[in-house]
Amino acid sequence: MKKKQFKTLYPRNIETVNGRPLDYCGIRCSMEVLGGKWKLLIVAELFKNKKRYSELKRSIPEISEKMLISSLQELEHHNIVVRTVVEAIPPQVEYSLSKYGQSVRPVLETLFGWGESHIKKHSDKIFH
Amino acid sequence: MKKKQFKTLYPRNIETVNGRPLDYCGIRCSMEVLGGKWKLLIVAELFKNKKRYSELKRSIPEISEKMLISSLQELEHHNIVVRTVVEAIPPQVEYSLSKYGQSVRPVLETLFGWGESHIKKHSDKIFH
DNA sequence: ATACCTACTTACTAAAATGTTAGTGCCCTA
DNA sequence: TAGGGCACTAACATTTTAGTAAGTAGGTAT
Repeated sequence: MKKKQFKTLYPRNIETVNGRPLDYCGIRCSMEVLGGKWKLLIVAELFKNKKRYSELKRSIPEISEKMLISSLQELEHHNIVVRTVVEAIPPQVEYSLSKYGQSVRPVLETLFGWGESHIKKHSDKIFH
Repeated sequence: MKKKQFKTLYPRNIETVNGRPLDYCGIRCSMEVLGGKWKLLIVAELFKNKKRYSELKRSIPEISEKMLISSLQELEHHNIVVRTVVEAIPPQVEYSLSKYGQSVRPVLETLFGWGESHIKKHSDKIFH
């Protein structure tokens, strides 16, 4: 078994922070950790409640198992979600937000809010 | 000349909004309009000041011309940036945030803030 | 005459992200 | 004993995104 490789955090050295405007690094870092098609949706689900793997699958039926598991693993790697194995038959694995994961809430809310109002603003164009 | 195709706004029909939790659509929409490697960085630059094409290029030297122009065009398409041609020699094209574009500020700030604090929190791990 | 400036466009390539399909081992139920 | 739920993993294919390199056209500076 080879170890999973996760992306290293942007930036790689402190000079990058000083050499570039900080916003550049901050935004990039957020995108690296929370970006991608599914991660924030998973986090949103976990804000509602901790969920088992199969419950998450049912909550977000469009996601493939590969993306679900790899997103969860990356989020766990970044200490945003916590994976708990419950000894039971059949096996149960629970995913929940870590304390640190709670800090993602404002990101989620702002993005959700902006997108929602964007949809409303343009709903006439979309739905003619 | 064929017309540029821009992604249609998520979701495509109103049922999707009702059929899924709203956060799903809101987040997806935000990602569709503001996502990608460069768009938010460009918007961040334009929050500092309106800038000419070549100034943007200098501000974000890592970006390729292709990505710069296509990001700008998509942002213009979504009415977030405004493109103004200044009749002059050599030609000048100014890009600035639209009024609507100003509404992106909280998104930018939250993402920047979270990423920045994430970098700080993990700076020991990154830079040991 | 040559090179460079401006703001782009086009064609092509490479890399990254995501999707598909099948399979694992354990146990349970019909 | 056949099939299904559970929580995954692995190999491979496809799609999406981003990067590279060259070209355009009018003008200026050397």
